[in-house]
Amino acid sequence: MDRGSSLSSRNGLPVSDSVRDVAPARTRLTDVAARAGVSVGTASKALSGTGRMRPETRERVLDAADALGFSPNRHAQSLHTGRSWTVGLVTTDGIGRFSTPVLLGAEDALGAGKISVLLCDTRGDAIREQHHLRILIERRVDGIIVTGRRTDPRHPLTGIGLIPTVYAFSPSTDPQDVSVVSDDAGGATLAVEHLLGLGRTRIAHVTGPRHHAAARDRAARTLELLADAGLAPATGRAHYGDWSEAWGRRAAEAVLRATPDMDAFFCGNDQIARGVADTLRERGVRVPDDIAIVGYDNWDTMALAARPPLTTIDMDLGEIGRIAALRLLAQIDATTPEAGLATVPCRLIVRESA
Amino acid sequence: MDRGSSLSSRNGLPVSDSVRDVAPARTRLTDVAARAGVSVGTASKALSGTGRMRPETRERVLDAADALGFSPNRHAQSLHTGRSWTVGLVTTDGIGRFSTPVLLGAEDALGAGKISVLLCDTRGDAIREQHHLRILIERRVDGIIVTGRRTDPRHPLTGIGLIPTVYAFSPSTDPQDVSVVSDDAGGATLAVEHLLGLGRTRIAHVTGPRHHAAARDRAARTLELLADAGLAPATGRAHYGDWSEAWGRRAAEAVLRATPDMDAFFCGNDQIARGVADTLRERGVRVPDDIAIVGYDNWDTMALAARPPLTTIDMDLGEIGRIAALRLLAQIDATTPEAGLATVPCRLIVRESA
DNA sequence: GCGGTTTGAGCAAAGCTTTTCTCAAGTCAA
DNA sequence: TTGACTTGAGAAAAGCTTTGCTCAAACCGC
Repeated sequence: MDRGSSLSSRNGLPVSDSVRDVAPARTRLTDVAARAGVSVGTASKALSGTGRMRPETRERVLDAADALGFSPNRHAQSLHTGRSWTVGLVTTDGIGRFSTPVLLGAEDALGAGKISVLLCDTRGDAIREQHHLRILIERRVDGIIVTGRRTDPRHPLTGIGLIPTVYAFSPSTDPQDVSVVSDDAGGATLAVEHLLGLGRTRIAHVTGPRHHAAARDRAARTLELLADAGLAPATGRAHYGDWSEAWGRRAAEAVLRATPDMDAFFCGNDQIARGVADTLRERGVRVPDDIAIVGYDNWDTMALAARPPLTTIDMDLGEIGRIAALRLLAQIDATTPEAGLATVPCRLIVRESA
Repeated sequence: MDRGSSLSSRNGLPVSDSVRDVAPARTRLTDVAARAGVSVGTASKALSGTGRMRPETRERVLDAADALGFSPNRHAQSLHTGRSWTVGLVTTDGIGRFSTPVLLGAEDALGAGKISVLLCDTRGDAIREQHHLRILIERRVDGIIVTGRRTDPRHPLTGIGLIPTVYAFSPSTDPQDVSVVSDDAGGATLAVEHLLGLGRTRIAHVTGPRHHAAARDRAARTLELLADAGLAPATGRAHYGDWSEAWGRRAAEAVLRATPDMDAFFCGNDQIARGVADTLRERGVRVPDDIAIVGYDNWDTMALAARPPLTTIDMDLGEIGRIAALRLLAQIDATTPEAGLATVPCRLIVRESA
């Protein structure tokens, strides 16, 4: 970067050794002001719409900026105002099925407010997380959104000083922090009440690992609702396994063997549900006539490809991201310091399986 | 933001109306210098490792920075150096199955070079794309990586001046641009040669829409290789449809009806392959004994859940992202202006289906 | 025609760091 | 002891924009 030669080109003089002038100088506010015949201060006010001036003057500045293709230097602005109009989005798992929609929802809400998203993937590594946080601090981000793959509470970010932070999908263990989560109990309620409404009474619950809060929470609510209705789960208990189709298939076999007269499965996710559906199909069980199935997640690839397409619960992840972003903006503007947990309701998506 | 009161707190004086001092002033290089008893210039040199000074002095500055929790203001640095240490990642589809691994690969390579990623999702909307580009320009990004969901060439970005740009996965239509793409022909070659090596000779090709370059390219290469081996495709032609399991199931039925003695399917993606596998399974056809199946994409959710697990082609999307990032860095440093197309080879993943 | 407003625009400081120059003090050899 | 270097550190400019303050000119009513 030869500042000298680019300076001469700025003046409009022909640069003889133009080869060296690889990076042509961007036009600055000074250039715009000069072309419009005003001072930089006036030019700044004209472009930002602030200050008072003859409409004609403002027009001249705008024209000049246009003609020169002027684009304000955000670094200079940020340096002056102290705001970077940037938020960091820290995702602890490598941007998976859950964090992506959250991320998009957040970007959507932030983009509307002229805020950009700096992406930080920690891959679950504490060192990497700390590294990214340092960078975010150096870049003076206005706020941070933390998201992850699990609904289990995570330890809060450390060493970020007073930077506003919101936890999305994976809440913080600190109740003082702002967290936005999915209403797992509500989702289970939608599913179970739907099945009860269809007249099903011998319902089995097959879900993921017991050490996942998502599995536990949904199972607990399911059993609770059944008990409220004077029912017991088909097999007397919830079935914990992993989140895979293979587990769904195995569990379906086991449940059918134990209680052949059961009439519905509520599954902890769509993969398990699809595994169940495959097994029922192979056994010639009619879905939903003989046995109904409700999944969870509304993961289209699974839910739509299953035979029959799955009735399932949608967590509205985009909405979680959007609300997290809005909460963050509120925190940044410090208008409303509403801390604590926000819960986003689920939606029941009815297809053919129940 | 009351600059006045925060200034007084900077001086270490107790601030009486501390309530107003919501955002405590960050410590600046000035503060570090003062504490270390040196000038800002010296402090800067000490922290950056440049300049010459007594080791003792440097140590004093480092200690002071540590004690004050100093974190340099990147905006000020960028303003001075003209580099933002940021690249924009423009993705034209809403961060899908293909762009995510590319994105992660790129972030990985860039992060190592202290460069952060600014995420821009255009959702396929030209207006939104232009909007994001303007923002990237204002933020003075050092470069841009463009990625998308399709392998079809896309029109180059416009209005970004001389900002270094690399197209990943979705190449630019302009051959002067730097693009990094997957070797579709190579992927098809791996698949077909694997099947030929297994002694299969009556191979059917079922793939996605004809207007997708990925489908056309793989099909063309497949037919070419079969012809080279003195063979014709089982049904005499490639079968174009969509990328779904449903299409895979339908196509399998049709192919089996037309040529019951065929012995292998090469499918344009894993979803189609899974559809094919499901149909074969239901018809009691043994896979791979009777008929072998090779998929494409190595999408674990599909490939591993299929019965049997799918042999498939992995495009190494992370590598595409990494190479794109490296190419971008080279372009930024202007050391090697190697323009043109880079092709990333695929890998054959052998599982049970072939 | 005169004092008091309003209006339009410029000046200059501030925001934080890097880097080039300059300069004083110390070192070494003759 | 003196002159030529070397070393360590400071002063100041540059990078670009925003904004509070100042000031001159035009305008108003009387």
